[in-house]
Amino acid sequence: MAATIKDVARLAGVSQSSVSRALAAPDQVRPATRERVERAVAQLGYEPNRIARGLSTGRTGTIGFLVPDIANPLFAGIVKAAQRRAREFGLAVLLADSDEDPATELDLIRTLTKQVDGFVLCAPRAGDDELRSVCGDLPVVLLNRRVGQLPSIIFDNADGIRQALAHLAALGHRRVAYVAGPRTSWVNRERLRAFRTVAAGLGLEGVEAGNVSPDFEGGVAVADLVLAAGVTAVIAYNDMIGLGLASRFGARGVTAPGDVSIVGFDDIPASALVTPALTTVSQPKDQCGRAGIDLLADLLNDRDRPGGTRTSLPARLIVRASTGPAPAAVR
Amino acid sequence: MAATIKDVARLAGVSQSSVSRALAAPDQVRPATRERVERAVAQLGYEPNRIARGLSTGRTGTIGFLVPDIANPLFAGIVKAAQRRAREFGLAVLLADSDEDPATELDLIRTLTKQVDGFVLCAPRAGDDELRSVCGDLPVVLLNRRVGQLPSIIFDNADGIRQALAHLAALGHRRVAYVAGPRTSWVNRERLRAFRTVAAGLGLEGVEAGNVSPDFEGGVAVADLVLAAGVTAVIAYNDMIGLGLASRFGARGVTAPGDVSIVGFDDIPASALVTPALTTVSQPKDQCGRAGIDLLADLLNDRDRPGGTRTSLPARLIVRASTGPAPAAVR
DNA sequence: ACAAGATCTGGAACCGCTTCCAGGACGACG
DNA sequence: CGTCGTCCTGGAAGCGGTTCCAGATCTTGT
Repeated sequence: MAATIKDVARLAGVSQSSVSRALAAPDQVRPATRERVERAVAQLGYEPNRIARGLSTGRTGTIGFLVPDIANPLFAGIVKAAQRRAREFGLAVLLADSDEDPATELDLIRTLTKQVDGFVLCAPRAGDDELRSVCGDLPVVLLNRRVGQLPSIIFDNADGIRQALAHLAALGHRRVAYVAGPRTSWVNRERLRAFRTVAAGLGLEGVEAGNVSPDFEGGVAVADLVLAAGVTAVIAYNDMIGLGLASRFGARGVTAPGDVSIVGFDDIPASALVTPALTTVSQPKDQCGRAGIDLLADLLNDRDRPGGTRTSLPARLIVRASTGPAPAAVR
Repeated sequence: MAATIKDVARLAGVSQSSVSRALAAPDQVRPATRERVERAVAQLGYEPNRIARGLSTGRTGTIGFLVPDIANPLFAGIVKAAQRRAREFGLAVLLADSDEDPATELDLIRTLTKQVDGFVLCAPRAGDDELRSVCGDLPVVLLNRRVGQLPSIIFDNADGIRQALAHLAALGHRRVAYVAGPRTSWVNRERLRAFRTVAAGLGLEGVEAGNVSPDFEGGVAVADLVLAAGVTAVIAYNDMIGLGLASRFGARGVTAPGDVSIVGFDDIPASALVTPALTTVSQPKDQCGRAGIDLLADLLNDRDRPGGTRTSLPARLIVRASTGPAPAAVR
């Protein structure tokens, strides 16, 4: 049986309250008292019961972390960084995987909401209003998504698209496709929007395909359509779609980058390993995970943030082998 | 402010205890009472406070789930399945990522131990005794690891190795290397042991290399050594190492499967996408995650398991393009 | 040396729920 | 009709902390 605060109090010969104070606010007790308590604590190996503490303080020391798919390397990376940072704050991380389903997501949030101090919602799929209402007045930070003025950390999608399109334009491509991911994805909508404006600004013809599921099969499924659209380059919502495209293209004798250039998003490990290696827009997932926790921690201690509560992280185009000059015939 | 059990009691005109009973043991209250309670609950949108409940019952409804690296697709897959299953049991999952470090792992377990009902330790890196002692008398299930008689779910590593070696032997390979992963990995030791006995049984010459870190770089780093050993085939501790090997081999003009055959473990997504696609031993991660939660749930309700508490899941060799006949010269 | 103020301490209430215990209502049985 | 057993119910005592409040102790200034 673990030692309780009572045991410590008895052993130290002080009251429960003094023990509590000695631990929580050491400068409010006399040094002598503090020492006796510390000795007793050490002797008993006492550690406060977080549940009990939670009951009286209303704080659990736990945060909820929601992702659409933990098996997606992007989210896994973000979670990893976040979890490490959370540990530094003494926060435990309750993981929730929504399987890309908005309903599951809402449900998950609702059931977890009473056992956490706050939420980090990574790329939530639910609608703005639902999201706003479901988390009540719990501190929430959004990752990879922006909803009104809620605290959020996003990657600079528009700039990612801009870099990709500029790269393709410089290679002589004039007609470029964007293969859209899940309709419920805010990121997808952002990229699509950026695609439209930037393509127009660069004088490129923009073609849109999708929406497909954000995986290899999604890319395979939409590849023929993309080809039929007569583009010389395609930007995929994410790497897995890009890889799927490349695969189906290859099967039809269309090779990258000779016949068509492909750009992905996320820089998942596989992208660097395949042939041709996929050109992709990389996003600093570590930074994102860390920053998410930092922001939430500030919110929990209702500290104000000098820098404001909505951050944008830089994306960076990684040029690899899947992009090259536009075919001469079309040029 | 959320409704408490008192509010419900007042509205229903019964005592707190009756409300509690009506919810937890409906057959112990008169139907009439139950109904009044139910109505009040519905009207107030009451949901019991899990923290408070935890304090009096000593159960939190939360389990700890520890992995060495959530960014590893194998573990991510296991976690995903586990988390889904846990949800069906109404259990929340506290995620802990040890970064492959035994000390971190122990630390993580220790700090989480007081806020969870039980643990699922996936491929823990710590030593047997530490592991046994650190989780005290908390229910624990081990995944991908066996320690004494502790409840565990493992993949059949020996059979995986057997399938791989049999496959290679059938292709005419006589001298085969095993590239070992982390020394702290129990799985690695299992595979190594199986490698030795099975190779001997098949009349193959077994060469051992490693230990390397279980990633691409690890494979790259050890590739030259493997080549120098004059083998015609190599089994890697996992796919990432296998991929690293293939890459460095390629850079030296040694191609798979022409010059050397490569077999990996885990069947990560990248393995199917690279060229040549990696032959690998696939393990049912979904089943593993589910089974882990099922087992822990049984333990939590101290139900006895008819099937015993140590399960082994079948591995399956997926033959792809990285393995082929041994080079004629050597044959 | 004494009053006023600052500092420290212990007692007790409380967080929201579970559960033990004792007593009331009720039916059955002799 | 009294008694006993069963079934329900409410009261109250925890679970292990935090925190308010009042009183005790210690400074400090004069």
